[in-house]
Amino acid sequence: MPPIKVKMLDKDEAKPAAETGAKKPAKAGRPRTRIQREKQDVILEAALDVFSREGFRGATIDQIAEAAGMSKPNLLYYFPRKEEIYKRLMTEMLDVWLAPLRDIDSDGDPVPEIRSYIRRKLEMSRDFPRQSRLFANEMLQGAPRIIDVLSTDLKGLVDEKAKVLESWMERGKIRRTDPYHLIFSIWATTQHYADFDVQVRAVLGKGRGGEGRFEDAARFLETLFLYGLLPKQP
Amino acid sequence: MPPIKVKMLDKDEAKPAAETGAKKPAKAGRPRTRIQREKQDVILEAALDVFSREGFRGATIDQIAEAAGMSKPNLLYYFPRKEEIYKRLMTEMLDVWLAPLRDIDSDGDPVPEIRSYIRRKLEMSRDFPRQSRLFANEMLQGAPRIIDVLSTDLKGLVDEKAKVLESWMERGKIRRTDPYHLIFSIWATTQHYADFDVQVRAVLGKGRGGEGRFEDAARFLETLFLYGLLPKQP
DNA sequence: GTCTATATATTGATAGAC
DNA sequence: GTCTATCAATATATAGAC
Repeated sequence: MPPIKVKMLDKDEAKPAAETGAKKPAKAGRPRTRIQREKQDVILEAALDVFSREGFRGATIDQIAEAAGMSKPNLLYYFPRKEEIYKRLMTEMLDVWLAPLRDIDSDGDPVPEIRSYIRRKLEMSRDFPRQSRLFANEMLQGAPRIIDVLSTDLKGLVDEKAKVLESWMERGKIRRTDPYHLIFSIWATTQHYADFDVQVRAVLGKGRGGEGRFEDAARFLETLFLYGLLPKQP
Repeated sequence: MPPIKVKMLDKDEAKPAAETGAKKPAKAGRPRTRIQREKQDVILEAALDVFSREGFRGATIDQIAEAAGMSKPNLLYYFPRKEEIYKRLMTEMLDVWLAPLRDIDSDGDPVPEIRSYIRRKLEMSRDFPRQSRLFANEMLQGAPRIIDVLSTDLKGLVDEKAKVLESWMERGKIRRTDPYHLIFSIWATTQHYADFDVQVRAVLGKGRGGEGRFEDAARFLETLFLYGLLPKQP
């Protein structure tokens, strides 16, 4: 199970770095000094805020610069193009986002493996909701910037894990069902708590909309995926 | 079970319509002649395309006008403001979107009721994916334009249906679990096939990504919600 | 590295001829 | 009702002083 490296295509990546004069440090997208990396991190942090809320077109450099506490030209010194910031965020997000799926162990016990996958995904919705929304925003737009990654790297990873699930089904460890839609349903239910957070809070209200909602969700999802809705027959 | 009227607030709505000269027919947002309504429908159809993909800020009147096959000033003759188009779409969408939940019958048989709710929601994702994405886009932005509707009308409706589910649990018809998170999980799993359509297609590939995916999803979700993943014990 | 100033394009919206 | 022309505001991005 090699850790599939997910990385967005960059046209400038192909030619050797030495070729360009590279006055601007951010040109190659890789920071050279500590201070440069720190500044870039501040920008990326601010950009995540704005992009995850407004999408690529809806976000403006002004908003990002304001959130990062610097002027617009200053921001553009570190990332010469709006698209560069977005691409960096997408690449880093994809890498982190798929880690739980990669970590499903075909040699592990099926039920604990699935249970812990659900839990990890839910924790990511709790701890990194903006990354989830960034991804969701890209999806809603038709994934113009990562469609290639989806149909190659992601598809490959899901195919592999679907096979693992199927082997568990054949051995009678879990019910025989569609492994792809099983994965979709885990994605959907867990990411819902990040992407539709406002709605979840609004519906649960003051009482149950607090931080406890994630524990409630974890308990519910565990029960749903393991036992379904039918009561134990007497 | 009164059909809760979901309607977005409009500041201009309060004062009597007769007060204004109302040169522009679209000013009040209500078409007066057949031809006006048809033009507005063309615009709304085009706007749904653009808004559902780009979100409110990301969408431009230019794009909508182009998709509607008319000039920008001409479009603005029917809807004097970008926001008016968006609000109309949101109001109409919310009304349709919540119909399946409203229709859950407390006097019906629990299992068929839930099963048919899942099916109807999935069919809506299949037949009206853009409405789903429009809603999702608004959620990702923090629902700035419908947060009030969510915490009043929607919360009220969900509270009511949660009680229905709980009464079924108490009578032993379905497993005792959290009714709110049950509803969330049905929303999440069904809407996923509209909102993340690109991803679903990319992962399933040419073979299984065709129209049959909705039937596969329906079968899977039915099994998941009814029986869960654990195999029948021998 | 950071700033002010600005070039250039696009945006939402209006004016006014027809 | 529809068009061309256009305005004011905002957008991405650059120039050049410091």
